Amino acid sequence: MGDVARLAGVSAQTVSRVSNGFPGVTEETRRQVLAAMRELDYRPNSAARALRRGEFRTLGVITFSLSTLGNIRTLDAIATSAAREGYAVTLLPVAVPTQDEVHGAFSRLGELAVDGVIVIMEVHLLDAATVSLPPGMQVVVADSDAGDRYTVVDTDQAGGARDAVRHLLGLGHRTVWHLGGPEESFAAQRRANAWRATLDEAGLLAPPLVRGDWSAESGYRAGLRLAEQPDCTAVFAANDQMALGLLRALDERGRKVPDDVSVVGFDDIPESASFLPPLTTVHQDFAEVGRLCVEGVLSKMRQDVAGYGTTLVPTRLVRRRSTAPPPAGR
Amino acid sequence: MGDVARLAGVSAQTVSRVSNGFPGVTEETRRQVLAAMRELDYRPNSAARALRRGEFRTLGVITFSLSTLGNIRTLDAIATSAAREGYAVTLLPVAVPTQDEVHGAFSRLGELAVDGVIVIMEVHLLDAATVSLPPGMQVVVADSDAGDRYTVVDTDQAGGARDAVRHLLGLGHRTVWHLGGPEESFAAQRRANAWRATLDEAGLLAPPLVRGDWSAESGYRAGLRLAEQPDCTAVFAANDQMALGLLRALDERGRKVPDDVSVVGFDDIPESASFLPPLTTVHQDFAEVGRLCVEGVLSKMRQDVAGYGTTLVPTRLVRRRSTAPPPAGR
DNA sequence: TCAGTGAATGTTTACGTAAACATTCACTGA
DNA sequence: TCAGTGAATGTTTACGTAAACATTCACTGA
Repeated sequence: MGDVARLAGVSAQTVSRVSNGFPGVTEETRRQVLAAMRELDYRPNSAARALRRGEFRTLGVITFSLSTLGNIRTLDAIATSAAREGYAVTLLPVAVPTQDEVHGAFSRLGELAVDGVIVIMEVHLLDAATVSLPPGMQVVVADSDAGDRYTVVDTDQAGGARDAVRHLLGLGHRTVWHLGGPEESFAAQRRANAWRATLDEAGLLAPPLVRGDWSAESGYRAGLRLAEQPDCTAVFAANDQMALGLLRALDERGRKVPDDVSVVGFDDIPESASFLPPLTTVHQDFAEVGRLCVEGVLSKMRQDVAGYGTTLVPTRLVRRRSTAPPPAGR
Repeated sequence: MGDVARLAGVSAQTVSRVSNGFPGVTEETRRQVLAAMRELDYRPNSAARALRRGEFRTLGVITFSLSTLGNIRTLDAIATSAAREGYAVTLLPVAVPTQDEVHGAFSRLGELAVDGVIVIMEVHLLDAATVSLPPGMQVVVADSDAGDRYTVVDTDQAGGARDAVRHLLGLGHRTVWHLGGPEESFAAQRRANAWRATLDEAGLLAPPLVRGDWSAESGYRAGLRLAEQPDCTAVFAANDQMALGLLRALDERGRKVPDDVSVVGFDDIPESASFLPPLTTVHQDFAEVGRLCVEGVLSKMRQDVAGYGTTLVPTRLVRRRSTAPPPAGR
């Protein structure tokens, strides 16, 4: 910075002013400084900046190693939104999803060059963790139900599930079966609960819940069982992969989709438009979740709020060819 | 640090020594300092450290927004390996894959708190970019063929394709068809070239190349055409998604896999073991690619080497039920 | 004419750390 | 006994920046 100042014939402080876009610098001075910067290939030292300013302009993202598609797309959106706000994103991977590991990630936080944190993870692990956050470190959690202890941004799982079930009921189906996700998953729980609640509201009895583990293979196995139920004309699958397996099982058993059975998925993964038949599904806006996470931490940082609560991102039902009215006479 | 020193009754320098694990501190002094650190919840300021040391202990990863599964798993491995080496990972997303964007990412690098860079991206975009890297900034590129200009770590695409083709020839097939990836992709190019070369070596004529765009849907469409070729008994698909579409097309057309047609994929995505039938495919070791990227930048940083060259990560053929000898009489 | 004003620019200083050098002090061995 | 040695610890200083305060100087208006 001193070299630039010398070459431009000004003081270092003026270089700093130009470098930070502060007002009160003559157009001509500014041009000379910029020229000197280019000449010397000057780049501000971010360590010194951070030290002086007391902030790093960096957000940390704690994730249980990039596992699900949703997490990844949320992370992508976080990185993009953060960049737009002039923040960098540092990854804090947690290899094994244990209390200790999560706890460790949180305590390493203090030494890391990070101003705020976004956690993308099933939140079970945050429960008992006696997390000692560095003072002033703000946290936002994506995709969890810890709204009573953290600021949470989540997809409106319940709303999406409700839309899926209502869509099928609206087509005239007597009831809707559910191919649910694993018991431990909060997202799966909420989708299943909303499915049951929506049937209740309509005065309908929920058929027995069939569970998978999110994988296409588990959807296929569950599908073989569902295909044996003659009165099953509509299935809401808790994600698209399981719906894919279900489609294949129904096809193998000679039950046509959507003529005999209607199927709705959840997620709207890119492939779902190419399934046979193209899948009606609940679109999740991961980009918006990521954006709101960034917005959330930044505003908490700026106002230094300690609050909590949940922001829900609405879903959108995408109607494709896998749903239709039930076969005549049912 | 001063507070800790006062509380422990030592100098700040001794605190620094304990904090960095330097030798020459009595066990008793060390214990007192550690106690004082805990008491005051002291955490070293990473900005000041970076300023003083002249390094950030951070690697930057430039990716064209987290698109493909391979990129994501590579990124995951990079983050994990970096953490093991005491390095953090900062994400530098490039929203649009244009020269300008990539160039921009590279020049922002100078201001970023980053000691080295890993690029995960098709490398077309690096070609013409007049990249002005900050002095001393080392770069490693994953998954590209720019070995003459950068240090590159890549999966052994050619070796994997060769193994796939040889496996099919070894089973007795007269020739092997190829369902290739998009023309612009370097990975697709290398897989297709190796397919052709392996047939050449065996003195066989390569059937016409059928192209998809990596998606299952494109594999399905290509599969419908391949199903019309009565002499097609073995297909090597350039990725597992296209193989999935291919399987479905063959099934629809009544051609049994593996009885009538053998199919090999590439990637070994988790689902491929659950395809119908389970898919023989080429396993890519993304974790190893990521690890080698980190190792590569770090060693270049330490020795300040300016060299380039390519490190290939071997693949492994995973034999499942989608491949078998050709039907009798063929 | 000249005190007063305010924009443009300069000078001093501290952010928290660790390298380089300095000092202390117990112990060794002639 | 005491110079010599080396481990343990302390003091001084600089890393590059930007906030706080200081100075310069052209211009205004009574």
